[in-house]
Amino acid sequence: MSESDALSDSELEVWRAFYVMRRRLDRALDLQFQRDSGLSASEYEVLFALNDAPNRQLRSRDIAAGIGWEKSRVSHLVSRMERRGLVARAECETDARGSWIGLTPDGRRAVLRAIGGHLAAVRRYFFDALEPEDAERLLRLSGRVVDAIGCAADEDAPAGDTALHGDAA
Amino acid sequence: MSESDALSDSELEVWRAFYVMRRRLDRALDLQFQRDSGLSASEYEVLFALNDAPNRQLRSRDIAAGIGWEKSRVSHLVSRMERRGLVARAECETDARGSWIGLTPDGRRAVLRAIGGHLAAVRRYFFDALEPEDAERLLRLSGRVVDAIGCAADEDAPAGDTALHGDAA
DNA sequence: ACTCAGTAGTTGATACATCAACCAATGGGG
DNA sequence: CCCCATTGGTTGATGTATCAACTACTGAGT
Repeated sequence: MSESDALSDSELEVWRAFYVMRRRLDRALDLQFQRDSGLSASEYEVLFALNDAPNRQLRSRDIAAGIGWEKSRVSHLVSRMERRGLVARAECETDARGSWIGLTPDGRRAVLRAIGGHLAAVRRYFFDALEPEDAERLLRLSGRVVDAIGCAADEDAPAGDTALHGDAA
Repeated sequence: MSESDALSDSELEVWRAFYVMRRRLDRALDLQFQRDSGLSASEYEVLFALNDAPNRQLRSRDIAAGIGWEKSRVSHLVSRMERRGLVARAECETDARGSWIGLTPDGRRAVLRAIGGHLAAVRRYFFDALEPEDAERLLRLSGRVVDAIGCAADEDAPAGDTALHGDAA
């Protein structure tokens, strides 16, 4: 990795603006979630995945692989959500190690209530600010950046975490 | 505030790709920091700001305003960094409430060591993956998104947090 | 000079993410 | 059949971010 290849002033400006935008966007969406549905963005991701799953339940490892999280993050978050009655754990018949994470009626209500507001916020905060060509460029740009990170990470740690490349929509 | 304005399939695709990219980028940069300099991204931000300040010291409120953080976040982080010997607090002569946060020799060494690797990572992970036109578009796009968020937030909370609009480079 | 609203900063509670260590069950190769 | 590396999941420690409550000080208006 070459040292001393600093960024130009204009690159620094772009990077700074992009950085601030990302932070503000995350924050705005978090606040919107909290205000409108009492969920955090992470909780929404889990509930959303469960809501789309057959029987409205998933194995913990499948949540982790689908969203690209560590298993321990899922476990902790599910514990908190279970305490709040949004999800429930159930034993797994076919594999005594595992357990199913299922959506409760409360959880289903919460996620259904949240979806509309979230999509509206994404439109309002993000897509409404885009010019037509921006979206397509951003799609390709995102792919290239993810590739660059994947390759760079592979150089350092040959055992790849390929699960993170998976789509999770 | 219109409800029921869902996103089209292609918009969802763009959003998902952009989302994954942001997460992976943050993660990659965090890992790079940790591996190369033992700092977190937050610690780097503080040390970097201090390193550029007159006398290599800043008031806590100025760190907060500059980076766009809450004062409590600064206080907690500075406490941890003080424990590790990266910064030191000193009394403020002109305002008995406040205190100066100053860079220690260790802190200065740490940030100098970190800067090169960080900029190289930003280049490698991000700018190398951009096409020439991307950068300029992204700059304008970021500004428009930040504006959209600012306006939207104002609708809900008329008392604006204008500090967050400030530049922090 | 006094009051008091606002400012500077700290602290504790809670939530969240990561890491490492752990336990229990699985299942393939000997 | 048994061993054992692997897998699925939990747990506790640590670091981190946010919020609300608090103390101490400041400075403007009277």
